[in-house]
Amino acid sequence: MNLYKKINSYAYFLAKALSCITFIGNTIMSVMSVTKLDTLEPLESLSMTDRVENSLRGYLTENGFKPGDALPNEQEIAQQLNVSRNVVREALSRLRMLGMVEARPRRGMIMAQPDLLVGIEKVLNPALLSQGNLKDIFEMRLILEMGIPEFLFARKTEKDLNELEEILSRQQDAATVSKEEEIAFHGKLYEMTGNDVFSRFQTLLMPTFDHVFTGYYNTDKKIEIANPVTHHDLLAILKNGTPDEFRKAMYTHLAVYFASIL
Amino acid sequence: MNLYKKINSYAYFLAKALSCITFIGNTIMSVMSVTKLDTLEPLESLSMTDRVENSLRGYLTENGFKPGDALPNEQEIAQQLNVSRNVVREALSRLRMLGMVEARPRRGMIMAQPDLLVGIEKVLNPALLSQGNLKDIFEMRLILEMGIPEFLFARKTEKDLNELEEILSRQQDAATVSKEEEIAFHGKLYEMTGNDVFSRFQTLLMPTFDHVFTGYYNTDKKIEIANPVTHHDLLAILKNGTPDEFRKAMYTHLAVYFASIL
DNA sequence: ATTATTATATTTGTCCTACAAATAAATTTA
DNA sequence: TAAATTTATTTGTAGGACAAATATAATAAT
Repeated sequence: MNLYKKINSYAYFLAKALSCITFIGNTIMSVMSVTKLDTLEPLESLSMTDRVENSLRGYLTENGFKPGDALPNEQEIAQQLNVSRNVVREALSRLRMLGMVEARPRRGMIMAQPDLLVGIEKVLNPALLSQGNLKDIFEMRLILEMGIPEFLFARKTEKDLNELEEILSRQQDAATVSKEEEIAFHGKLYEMTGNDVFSRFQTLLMPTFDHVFTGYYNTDKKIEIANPVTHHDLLAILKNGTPDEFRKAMYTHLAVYFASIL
Repeated sequence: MNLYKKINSYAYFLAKALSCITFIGNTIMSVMSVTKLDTLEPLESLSMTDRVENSLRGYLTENGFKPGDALPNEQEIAQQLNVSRNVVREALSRLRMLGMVEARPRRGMIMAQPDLLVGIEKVLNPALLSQGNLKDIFEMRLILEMGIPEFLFARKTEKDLNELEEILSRQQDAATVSKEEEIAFHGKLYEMTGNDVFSRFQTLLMPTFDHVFTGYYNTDKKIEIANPVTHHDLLAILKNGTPDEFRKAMYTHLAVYFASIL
């Protein structure tokens, strides 16, 4: 079907007629908002690759492709969309990275199950993110940590509690908690929620959290020495307390962080 | 420098010697764990594009590229890594999608500020995700919603409360709450946290949440009619209550969801 | 007729060349 | 010195080519 081509063609001439979209060749270079020119939006340039990517994503979802279903081959897609195979491959390369499709060399491509967090994993680097994003991530850990008590108490097992005990027993000094010990303890808590996405997500956030706190909010790394609620306290409540008690303790445990932003 | 080539070459022959990695041409097709063959891991195939992508990401971060810094051009990168410009472009296409780099046509590429959530946005489609991921997302909304009270009370403004009031006033029937009204109210709460990443993230999760609940846990869409805690109740507490009270009310408000999983 | 072997077509991965178009830099002209 | 022109650079896009492995079809052998 030439529907795609036709629509693009219509959109092209319509846009040219309204002259609110600038082109380079067939490539839309910028879409300008006619109604509010004042807010000078960042130029949204859509290359052919961008458009093919969107087109493919729409095609795959709207046609109900399920994992394992075979995709049309690259040449067919290219002809259908009237672009070169290069452009199609660049778009498919993106979908492959996201895990949406899988290429079996010399056999064809199949639909796959996208990994929800792989896109974040590649980007979550403290050195790259904006200050705003870093601050938000910093805060998000606090939100997440305050949100899990119900799940912890509903799903905790003897095995989990023993592991936490063991993690604490490996702790060198009761007063100073190293970064690794901190991650080990809290990481185990996330794991105990039984929620894989949450666990991975939170673990991804940890380094950023640390980076933000030590870099921008406080230079003294031994701030936690005087922590009024230790990991031992938290574990004790997790054993014989309630979600509310645990949350209150966690708030105090993280008080120094809360204090720096709220 | 031919260092890259050299290292790859060494790794290649080492791997071949150990015969724990299978090749097709120069492409690593699968890396097999020698120690535990039993767990039959999914084949991890690394194409040239994958390797160039990793290589580029490492190069950009390790060399401290900041937003606005100019990248080497495609030809140079290709020569340096000893691959074709096509492969480099496929890798760069991925980085462009993630917002890590920006291409200014005919002038060169520059480092950009990656968008933390764009990778998730493209993939977060209920029809594509695995059951496991959907369940996890479903639960994550509950965690997040239980985690925000401290932020809400610390950052609420008169303007926010008035907006919530207005949202509720637009509500048709006090007994039945439509999906749109639900999203409007809770969406405003997320926005009130003052955390942009959180707000976007939570808003992304909403459709999936709804999809999971209506599709798998309950077919009766009017389940919330008998909700013991309404949006009005939540707003009242938000005005004159405490974070703890609000959280307790929120738990009851979401009780039907909690009941279906905990 | 069934099996084994061989040949063919298919398809991704990779490389190469080419050129348009716009910008930046260099050069020439006024 | 300033303006105009030319040149070089670089991404975006197109298209051709081929290796290698797989699936399919065709052929040969038992």
